[in-house]
Parts: sequence; C-alpha cells; structure tokens
Amino acid sequence: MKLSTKGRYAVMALTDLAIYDLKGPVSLRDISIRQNISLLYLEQIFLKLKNKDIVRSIRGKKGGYRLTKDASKIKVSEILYAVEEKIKTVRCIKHLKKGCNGKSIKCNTHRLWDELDNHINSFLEKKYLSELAYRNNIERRL
Amino acid sequence: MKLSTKGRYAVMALTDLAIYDLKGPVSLRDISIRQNISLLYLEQIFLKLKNKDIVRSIRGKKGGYRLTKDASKIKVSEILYAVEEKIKTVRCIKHLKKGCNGKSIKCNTHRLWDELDNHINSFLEKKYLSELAYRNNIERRL
DNA sequence: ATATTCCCGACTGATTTAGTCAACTTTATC
DNA sequence: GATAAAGTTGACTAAATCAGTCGGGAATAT
Repeated sequence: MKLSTKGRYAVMALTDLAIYDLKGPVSLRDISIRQNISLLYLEQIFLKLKNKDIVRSIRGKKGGYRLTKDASKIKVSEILYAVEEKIKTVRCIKHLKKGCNGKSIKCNTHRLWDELDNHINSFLEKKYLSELAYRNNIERRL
Repeated sequence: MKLSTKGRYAVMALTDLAIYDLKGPVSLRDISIRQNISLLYLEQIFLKLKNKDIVRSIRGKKGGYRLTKDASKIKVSEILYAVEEKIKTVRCIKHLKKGCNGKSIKCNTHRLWDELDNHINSFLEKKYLSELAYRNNIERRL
C-alpha cells in the first residue's frame, strides 16, 4: 500500500505555495528549489491542479501560481484526488456485472476495503492545507 | 494510493480458510477454486504466510493449510504485513541522513503521512479474521 | 507406486511511476 | 520591440513493480 510521489509532491508544493502566496504569484522554479522537486515534474502536477481549479496561473515574467481560495478551505483529500487517479485502496469494482472475484458475487473482503477507504477519506477530509502551512511555519522558526 | 492484489488475495484466502479450517487442512486448490485466485499465485502468498507463522502446512495427499491460531486472534494488519512489503503509504524515509526531500530536514508533509499511517494501521489492527469469516458466513446463508 | 499436496527459485509480460524533452505562448521590463 | 522569465502541452522513456507462470522438486495418504 502506498501513495505515489505525485500525491506527496502535490501536497508539499501546495504547502509551500500557501506559505509564499501572500506576496503574489509563486513560480514553480522557486518551489522546485525550495522543495527539491524536479521543475518539469512540477509543471505536470500543476497542470492537473489548475484543471481542478485548486490553483490559477499567471503567465509571463513575474508570473507563477496562486491558490484559488484560502488555504483553510483546501482539503488534502481534494489535492490528492486532483493528481492521483484514485484514492480507492483496492480496485474490487472493475466489472460490475461480474463480482470482484470474477464470480457473480462480491468478494469475501469487499466490505472491509470499503470501510478502509471510508476511514482513510475521513482522515484526509479533515486535513486542511492551512494546518500544514501553519505547522511548517512554526517548525521553520525553531 | 492502492493496495496490491497480493494483500487482498491473502485476506480473501485466509477468510476462506478460517471458514473451512474446522474439519481439517484446506488445500490451496480448493481455495483457488472457491475464491477464483490463481493456484500458483496462492502458493507464493501462502509461503509468506507460513514464514510469518500465520498458517502451518500439512504436506502430501489430504494435506493443505491450517491457521496456527484462532481466527479471532489474527489481525488483518498482521496478514497484510506478512505479504505486502510495506504498509507505509509514503516512503519519506529512504535516506536517514538526508531528509525525505533530499535536504537535511524532513519534508513539509512528513508528519501528515505519519499520522495517516497511524490512522490506517489503527483501523487494520482492530479488524480480526473471525469478523470477516463470520460476516461471510452470514451473507452466504442469505 | 502413484496421485496429491506443499516447496522454492527463476522467469516474464504488462503496467505504472517518475520523470525528461522539445517546442510552443504569454507577459513584464528595459 | 527585444528579451527573458514564466506557464502550456503532448510525446517519450528508463526503471521499477505487479501479477502472475513455469519447472522441478519433496512429502505423505492410499
């Protein structure tokens, strides 16, 4: 069980953005340096974040990205959902006509994974970007 | 974010085993048919389960596998841990000397993933095989 | 003896991951 | 208006992981 780096990078980059957003657009270049993430990879990730309306872009010199809304309104689940294809831990539901064990019924453990997904999502739904940014600010000051 | 089928199959197969274990060893062949999982793949999985002392094997004709302890004592977390390489959602901790962002400090979001892991584990630690077997027995009767 | 079962390491094709590359367009500033 | 700094987009790729398969065992009930 694992999260791809794409998801992790997205949250890292947006936390960074939340901290530096105050003064104006933040370039991916800066985020790339501060967070040590490949610039070209970040571009890919921000494209997705833009499509999901989590950030907006300002082109040209002095351009960059900004959050579309306050960090206290952006959930971690929302970010992961934007860049990861799926949060579901298990793909039990490929063919609806056949059950997930290839038979006509649901597999043995279907309900367990449903519950697990709910459990994970409820955690990620409660985490807001502002919390991460705040926490990070504190830690940097120490 | 996803769980590999190996983990899912392991839990499915052990749930099946927990149900049929009562009368004596259960062959992988039977489990394979009932759960629709490749026999050869199951062999691989059960090797791991055996090494972690979750099941024991009885060789030869009429042989098969049995649980080493009561299903009410086997946690789902234990099963996943046996067959999956890791339950940690994020590998932030590759190089201990460098932080997980390649710098000397931990990444932005390190604590978040730690919390997420704890959250997931605490769920899986509370789930016992007996519950799945029981639930499944009920459902089959309907 | 033989069929049935577990044992174990090596192998493989497909998919996903984690990026890279090239060639744009837009805009601020000199 | 030239130029540099930024975002835009699609195609490409090396490496790793996944989801099994294969082959040749060894043990045991009948």
